Amino acid sequence: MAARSSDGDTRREWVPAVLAARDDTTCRVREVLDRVGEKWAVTVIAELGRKPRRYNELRRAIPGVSQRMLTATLRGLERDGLVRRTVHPVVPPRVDYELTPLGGTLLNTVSALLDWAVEHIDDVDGARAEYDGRQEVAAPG
Amino acid sequence: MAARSSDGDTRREWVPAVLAARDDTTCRVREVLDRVGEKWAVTVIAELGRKPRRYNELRRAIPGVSQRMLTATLRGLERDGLVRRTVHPVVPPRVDYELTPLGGTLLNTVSALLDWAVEHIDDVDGARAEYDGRQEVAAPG
DNA sequence: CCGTATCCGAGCAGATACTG
DNA sequence: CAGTATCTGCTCGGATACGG
Repeated sequence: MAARSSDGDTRREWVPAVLAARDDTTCRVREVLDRVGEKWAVTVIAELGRKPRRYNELRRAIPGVSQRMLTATLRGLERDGLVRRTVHPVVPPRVDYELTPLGGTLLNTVSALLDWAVEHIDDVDGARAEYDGRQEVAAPG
Repeated sequence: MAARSSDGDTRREWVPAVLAARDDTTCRVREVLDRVGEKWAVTVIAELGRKPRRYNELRRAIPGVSQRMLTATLRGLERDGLVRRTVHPVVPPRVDYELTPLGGTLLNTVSALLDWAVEHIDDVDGARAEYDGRQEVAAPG
């Protein structure tokens, strides 16, 4: 799904044909990017990747998430077929969440991005420090 | 950077240790996710991956982007060391943008995510249709 | 040509209170 | 336990106008 670069640029191997073509597919791809960019989506997927959880287990496992956002995130992921929600008709209520196979493949893919982040955090932080330093010199006081 | 799952879950192979540990690294990883989630960041990186561009070339290459957002996106990417900005002191002004090697590695990684999106768009759309169908049945008229 | 400054609306996201 | 409802601030992002 990616085309080989046809010009003389040798810094990279891949050009995502996806983003080069501005057809209907492009905007759908952006939806995936948007979801990955959502604040809690990847964290929830990662937690469910560790093991299936109940609602409040998940909540405790993810410090800082509000009830509202956890529910919204879960619903979105369920709608996209990434997470399965199972309600057990007992009292007190019990609802289990687990990754679907599709959700598992997404986690595998996102993990590569996470690994990139960990590997290059120092580079990024260094670049930021340098950039910010230049800005202060350019606009002092 | 990813640890093998230690429980009986066989649906997936990987658990990102990154998100399992809630240390300082975790929140920095989120910054990368946030950037990828930004509306124009990946598109800009992809365009610059095709070849270096001048500001207005880039603008024409990315329909729908406003001057404000293009500049903001470019500045953010430059600050993170993903894009290099070169000003040529001529009249009229000329400013070139290109991917740094670091930016190139990010594009390679993001491309995998894009490929996932293309490959599974039908699955996701199908899941959505089914989910929305169930909702309508549950809450008719 | 390459931006910056300002204004504004829409949607994301938190806190809180309430329900089956 | 597992949510829903409501209110509200905040940031993202578009349009427009102006500056170097």
